[in-house]
Amino acid sequence: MQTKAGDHPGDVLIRKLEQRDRLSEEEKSVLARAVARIREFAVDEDLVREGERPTESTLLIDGFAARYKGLADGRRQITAIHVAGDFVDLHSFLLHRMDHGVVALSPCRTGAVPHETLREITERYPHLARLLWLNTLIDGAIHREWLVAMGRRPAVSQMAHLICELFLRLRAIGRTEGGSFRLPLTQAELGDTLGLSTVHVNRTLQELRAAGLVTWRDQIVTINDWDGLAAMAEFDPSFLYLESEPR
Amino acid sequence: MQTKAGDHPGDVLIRKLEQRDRLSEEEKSVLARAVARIREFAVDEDLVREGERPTESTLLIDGFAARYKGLADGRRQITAIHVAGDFVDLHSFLLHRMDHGVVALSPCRTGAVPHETLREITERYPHLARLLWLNTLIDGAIHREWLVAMGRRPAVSQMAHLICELFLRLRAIGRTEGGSFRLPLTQAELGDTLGLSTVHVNRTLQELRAAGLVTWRDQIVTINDWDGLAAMAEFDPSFLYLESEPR
DNA sequence: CGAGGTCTTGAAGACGATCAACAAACGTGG
DNA sequence: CCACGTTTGTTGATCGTCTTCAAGACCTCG
Repeated sequence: MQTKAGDHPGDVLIRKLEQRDRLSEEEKSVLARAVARIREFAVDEDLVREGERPTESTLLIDGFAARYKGLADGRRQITAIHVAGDFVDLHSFLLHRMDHGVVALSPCRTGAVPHETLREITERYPHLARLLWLNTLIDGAIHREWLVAMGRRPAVSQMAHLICELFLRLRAIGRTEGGSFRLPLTQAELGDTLGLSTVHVNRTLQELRAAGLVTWRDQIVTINDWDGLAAMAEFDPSFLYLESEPR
Repeated sequence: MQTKAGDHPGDVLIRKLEQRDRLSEEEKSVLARAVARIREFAVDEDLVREGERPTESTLLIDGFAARYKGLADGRRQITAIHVAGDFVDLHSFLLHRMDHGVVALSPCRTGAVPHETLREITERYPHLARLLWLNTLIDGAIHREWLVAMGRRPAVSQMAHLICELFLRLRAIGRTEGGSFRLPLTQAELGDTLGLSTVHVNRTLQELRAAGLVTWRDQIVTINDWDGLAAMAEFDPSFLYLESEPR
């Protein structure tokens, strides 16, 4: 699902849904027309702000973004990491109000799908509606997996788990090369993701490196020992629901 | 939304969806017919097992239940607490495979909605489909709030937050009396929920009691100082999306 | 009455946070 | 092209929260 220069923005969405089920030609053409209003964001810019009431949902066409919630003291917790093809706020279609912000972790290109269009899809293309619904359900499954990691796993294991997850998600969209992938997160952002201090993130990464499991340099993560990493993380990929089935 | 003896099981579902939007008479009658096969579960029994592929979704009519994931060493993490009126596995309709189990925290009564029926609803009653979708989105919003609490808040604050959340959710279904509500969780289960050891749960509760915020005895939680508790939790109820709006 | 679950307490230790300082990399403007 | 400020990564030392282990009290229920 590598995005090419000439790609129509709707293609990103079509490929996204096709990961989980087959689409008819009519459905594809509906999706192709659904995505409009391409926008670009710089690093640290908000794609969507906490508390906002969007009238359209944002499809991440290229780049990395994160959902986050701010705390009173200025700290924050990242609750999801998004990659190309993800809908970062599809849920705002029905929730109306954003309970979190979405920030660009790298330069981002996005498309917009008006809520009006989403509503029409639910009215006239129930199969597409189910696939969109499915995508929000997978977000929820990932949330749950993160809860387990934060609640019950030590930092190394949690970190290993995140790396395994991102590797599989990025491979599914053709953004890996062998055991490597680009991940433009600072250690501070990693800390906000895992609920750790920046210092501890640094030491945890050193531990993974020392164990020969992972190399992480210049935003390139390389998994040197998948089995070892997955074992350390107790990683079971089923929560990602990567298989295609009729829905 | 107190469940009465003579209640039709479908009424629980109708009231659930009516919390968030108005329903037509036709929609209500569809929902009334959707819920079948009443079942009873004892404490610690699984309503749904991890890895299962249900052909129906389970509506909790009465009692408390928890979603959980087991770890290799036998420990577990609870990722959601469900109260009367909640769909504990609506997501299995589209995800197909359960990525977690659901266990009864108290004796439970449940109804079943066949996935076939849910599919028909998506085909013929898009507005109902949106409201069902909405309910899974609110689950996700709660997951995110828990992630923030686990990642960035100390144990007392996290505990306070959970109590605030459950109070509002239970009040919305008429299961509170003044500042009190029944919550049949052991301290061990609370630990599995918050990602804490049982010992620390105990000491954290003592702290809340000593601060005059909460009393918790014989499964009855009493909030003695809502403002103090909410302040300690930095509690903002907006993530519960308790308001009714056209969807 | 005994057995098992739940709650409580104490003591010791581990994991991760915080504070502080410095090194390295990067972008920007002069 | 270099100088400089800022961001990011790294290290050491200390501190605190929470865990683990162990034991005893309390309670419920057969």
